[in-house]
Amino acid sequence: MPEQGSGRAATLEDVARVAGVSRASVSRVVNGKPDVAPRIVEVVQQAIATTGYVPNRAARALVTRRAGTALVVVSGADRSVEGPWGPGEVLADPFFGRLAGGLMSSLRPRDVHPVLMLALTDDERARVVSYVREGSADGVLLVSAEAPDPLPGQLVDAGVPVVLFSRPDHALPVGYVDVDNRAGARLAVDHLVARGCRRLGIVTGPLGVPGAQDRLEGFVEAMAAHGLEPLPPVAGTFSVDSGMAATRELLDAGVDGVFASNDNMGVGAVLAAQERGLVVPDDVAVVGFDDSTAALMCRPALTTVRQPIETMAAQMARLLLEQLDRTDGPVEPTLYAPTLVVRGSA
Amino acid sequence: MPEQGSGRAATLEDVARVAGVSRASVSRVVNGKPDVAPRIVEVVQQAIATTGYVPNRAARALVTRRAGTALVVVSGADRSVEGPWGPGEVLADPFFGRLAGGLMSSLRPRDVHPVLMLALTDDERARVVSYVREGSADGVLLVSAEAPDPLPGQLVDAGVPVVLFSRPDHALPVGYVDVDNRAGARLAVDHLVARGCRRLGIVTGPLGVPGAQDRLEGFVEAMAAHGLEPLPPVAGTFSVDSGMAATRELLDAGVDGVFASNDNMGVGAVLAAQERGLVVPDDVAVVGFDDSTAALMCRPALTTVRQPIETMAAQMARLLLEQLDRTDGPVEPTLYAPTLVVRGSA
DNA sequence: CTGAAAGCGCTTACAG
DNA sequence: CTGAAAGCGCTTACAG
Repeated sequence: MPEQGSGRAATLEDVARVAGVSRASVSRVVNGKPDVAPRIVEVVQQAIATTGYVPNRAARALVTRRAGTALVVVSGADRSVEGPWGPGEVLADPFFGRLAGGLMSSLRPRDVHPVLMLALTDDERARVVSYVREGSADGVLLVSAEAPDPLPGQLVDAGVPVVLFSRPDHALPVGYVDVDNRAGARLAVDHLVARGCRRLGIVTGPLGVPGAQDRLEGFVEAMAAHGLEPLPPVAGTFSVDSGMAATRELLDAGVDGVFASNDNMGVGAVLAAQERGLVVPDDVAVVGFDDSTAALMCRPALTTVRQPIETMAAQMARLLLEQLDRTDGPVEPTLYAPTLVVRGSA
Repeated sequence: MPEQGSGRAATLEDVARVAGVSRASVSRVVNGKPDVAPRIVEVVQQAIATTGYVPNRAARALVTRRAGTALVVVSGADRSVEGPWGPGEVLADPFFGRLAGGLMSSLRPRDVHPVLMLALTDDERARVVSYVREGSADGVLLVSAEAPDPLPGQLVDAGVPVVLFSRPDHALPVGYVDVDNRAGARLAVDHLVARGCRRLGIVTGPLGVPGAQDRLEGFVEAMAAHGLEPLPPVAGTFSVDSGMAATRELLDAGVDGVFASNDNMGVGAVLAAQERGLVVPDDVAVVGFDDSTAALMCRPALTTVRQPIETMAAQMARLLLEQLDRTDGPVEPTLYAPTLVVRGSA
């Protein structure tokens, strides 16, 4: 077996010598360039095999000015209080897991590797910008966990290629993918009303987050369309606990149908109802949002509005790669249609 | 503001010219080398500020032979059937989120960036090895999701620096960190017995996974120490569903105390008991393992054996960095003590 | 304490 | 279709 970490690794030079051709030729076959004589291709591949050659990425990046990596960052404003699970808590959100998986799947075939970074402080945000400027990554795939988030603006200002997951919190010339949040809320309301609920309430996400805002507006519109008066909305923070707390308020107000703006809070809604001895979905029906693994963590399992995350992640990757090729040109956002996944909670 | 993506980025050369010193001097102050005249430090920092200089990572890596990144990989055997959430499912495990967070926190101060990779197929495993051999990462931090896992052996054979989370499935000269799984199982059993349970059952993880095996053995030993006869163990796959299924069997056998080998299955145990109309913890008490966010997803919340993941992650990073400096020397594993987190389920 | 010079391992015009 | 040569942007002995 060639090159077992023994001695120094084989270089292009070594391969060229063994194959008896120039370094340029080796480079051409390694990179699959056209117009190379079959004879040369063969002898070079031979030499690569016997030397165990693997191209040095740094050397290649230095000349091509392409790192072959994308920075995947989860950002948000400073959270002074850290949860008991530390910074990992953001990553531990099942929703993020699904997104990360989708991103990885769509990046891999294009041969770009995802570097993970958290950007919750000014210092960390600065590091994100530096990382790209030093050429360590070709661009950024950003998902904001909170709003307002200064990072998208900083990235745009620095001329860093970036694609966001979900609409930025203020107008910005930047590409993003998003689900049609209003349509999703409508799906939830229609379903709840169809099964007989009349006193509907919403547990919203943090007010400043655009997606949360859109879901609230969609909820209100859908209610109006049904000629129904919604209970006053109650805000949560996308956590299970906040979902429970918010739902208790709705319960006090007499809800019989809860639309939670994400699955974690949907789980919280189910738990809150059950802690009052209520039966879900008979006494209170609950619909969540996302279709994350959290939806299966409660009984009855959560009926939820599914975002086509994997598709959206693939589109994010595509938009970023496009942006790298033609640095000019506008970046238009892409909106995806949500679907309803009916399970036991509504 | 300097260098806004306009024109080409400033290089060492540019800084040197502006500062009126040699490139070597600039390099020295950029890297904080000692023995540089204060006068030079000052003028260089000045020039860096006005040029907006950021070192090119590829150029640096080419000469230092250090990428400044570590590959974080989740590996396992091929799983022919993919879950409804695709490959993201592995990452969506709340346990992994906590680990990833810990790894990131401990890597950051050492200025190494985590590149994420999944290695579920032979092809992906080969890519992991290549990635390090091409110099894109300095080493690997590996967590196996399943056993048997060929990757640790392949990495060792290729001479790639690697540290594992948890004991490998067969003897290997490789560093790893692990929790004292037997002690953890003992903690669970002692607690269950202390609260009056006598007919204890265990939901194990997949048989081949060393940690699952250790927890089972610890469980059996602890039972023996109490002079108790355990119910026949039932195996799960670390998922909520498998925990439910396994627990139904234990319930049929008349358990009054369940030790689940991870929190996901612990949640499943609680759900299974409740679906039979049983009250947790009065009729059946449940103890999980890990202390992941899943533990809070059910009511009553899960009593669980906590692994000091953040500490373990930090140690993984430390072991890897040490290994990079002195490529020789043995790597001894580190074992951590688990603690019991008492919540409502037991 | 500082600078001139070599060299890290590639890719890419440019001739031929 | 192929090769000689320049150059990407750094770091690091080596002199001085």
